Amino acid sequence: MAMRGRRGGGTATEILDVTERLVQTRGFNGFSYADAAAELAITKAALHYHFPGKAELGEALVVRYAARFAAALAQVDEEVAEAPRKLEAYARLYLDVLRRDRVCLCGMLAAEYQTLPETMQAAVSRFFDENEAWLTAVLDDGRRAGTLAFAGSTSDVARMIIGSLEGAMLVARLYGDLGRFEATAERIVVGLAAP
Amino acid sequence: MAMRGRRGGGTATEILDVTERLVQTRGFNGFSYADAAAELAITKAALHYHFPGKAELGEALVVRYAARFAAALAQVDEEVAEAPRKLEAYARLYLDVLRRDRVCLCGMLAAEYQTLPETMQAAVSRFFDENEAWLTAVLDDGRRAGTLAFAGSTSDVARMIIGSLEGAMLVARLYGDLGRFEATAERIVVGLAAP
DNA sequence: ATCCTGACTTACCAGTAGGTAAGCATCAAG
DNA sequence: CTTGATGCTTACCTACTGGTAAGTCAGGAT
Repeated sequence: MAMRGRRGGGTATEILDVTERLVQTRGFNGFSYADAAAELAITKAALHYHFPGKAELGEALVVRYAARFAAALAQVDEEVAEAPRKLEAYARLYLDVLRRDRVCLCGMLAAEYQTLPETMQAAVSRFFDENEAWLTAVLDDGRRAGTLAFAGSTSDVARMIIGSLEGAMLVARLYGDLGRFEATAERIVVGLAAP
Repeated sequence: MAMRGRRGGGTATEILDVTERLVQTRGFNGFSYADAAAELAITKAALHYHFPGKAELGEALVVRYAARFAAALAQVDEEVAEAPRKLEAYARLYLDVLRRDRVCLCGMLAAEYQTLPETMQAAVSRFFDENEAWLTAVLDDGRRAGTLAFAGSTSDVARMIIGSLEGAMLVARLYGDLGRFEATAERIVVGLAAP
């Protein structure tokens, strides 16, 4: 039986929850083990027990985030049939993050990319690759079905969607203005719908 | 006569040049006074002589960057008449930054926004405001002249352009792939041209 | 020749960074 | 009732952070 320690439910999970928020708001270089430990009311050493180093913690963070994102995309595939609605749902995933005064974990890490340990870099680009793959499938599908209309390669469009939403998020948070993101997201998504 | 010190031309300028590159590649929290001093072959104390603290240095960096950007936009206004060409020139400004393996200074700082000193935060949002104002004027102009066509408010479109290009830049650098940015930029700009 | 000023350097400082070694409490299994 | 693993804490370390005080040294003005 996996023993749960003195605290309620899964210290490792709590650590990931807190540090995820810290990275999404302050960046990977903008928080310290001491910050996280203080918030969790444990010692730095306890953090090192669960995640030997900041690199390992960071990697775990990205892996979990990417897995959750992938699960959310799978759910969209289940619940939504039409490509344009899928794109709207995709944008809503970003909006949900922004609503909590955060930016996308990997958008943040994209900015800090050059200073990240290699394992984290790999995990971050995997996240973007997976997003691109999902979007590419949706776009292909929509164009075939005639519900979407656009010129050029689907992967180019997928990349545009990712980059645009990530950037819109960063700028919108700076102004504390959700509407700023929504306007951009709608414009991007609606612009791809068939006339 | 302003005395130029022992080194060639304007130590303060050299400091700004080096730290600008450091911020654009590693982020404001990703470099230290020691890093900059080492590259310049001067002491940390010399940095503190020219810029009393990191906050002042950072602010000077953003102010200079914004001024240069404004000058570049003014030059575009002089040399280019048609709105669609102006937008292309605007995107090219971003591309020039990316060519040097950097991202926009203020795009980077947008990610780190919550950890920045207040004076820097103000300078960063001023940068985005100025960009929005310039783009709004171009968009208004183009729509009136019939060279651009789009629905909704010009400032919404301006904000979309800024967010999209900033985000595309961050992701493109991660992949070390200029083409990734170019494809998005063209799609954004061309999508606004009148049919 | 002297003094002043601007542009630094040397030598510090306290605080924080990430990280480690060793110990201790709790519990489950033998 | 010991043993052993798990999940921590206490105490510590070294390197680096931004920052400062005091001194140095070249050149220009007086």
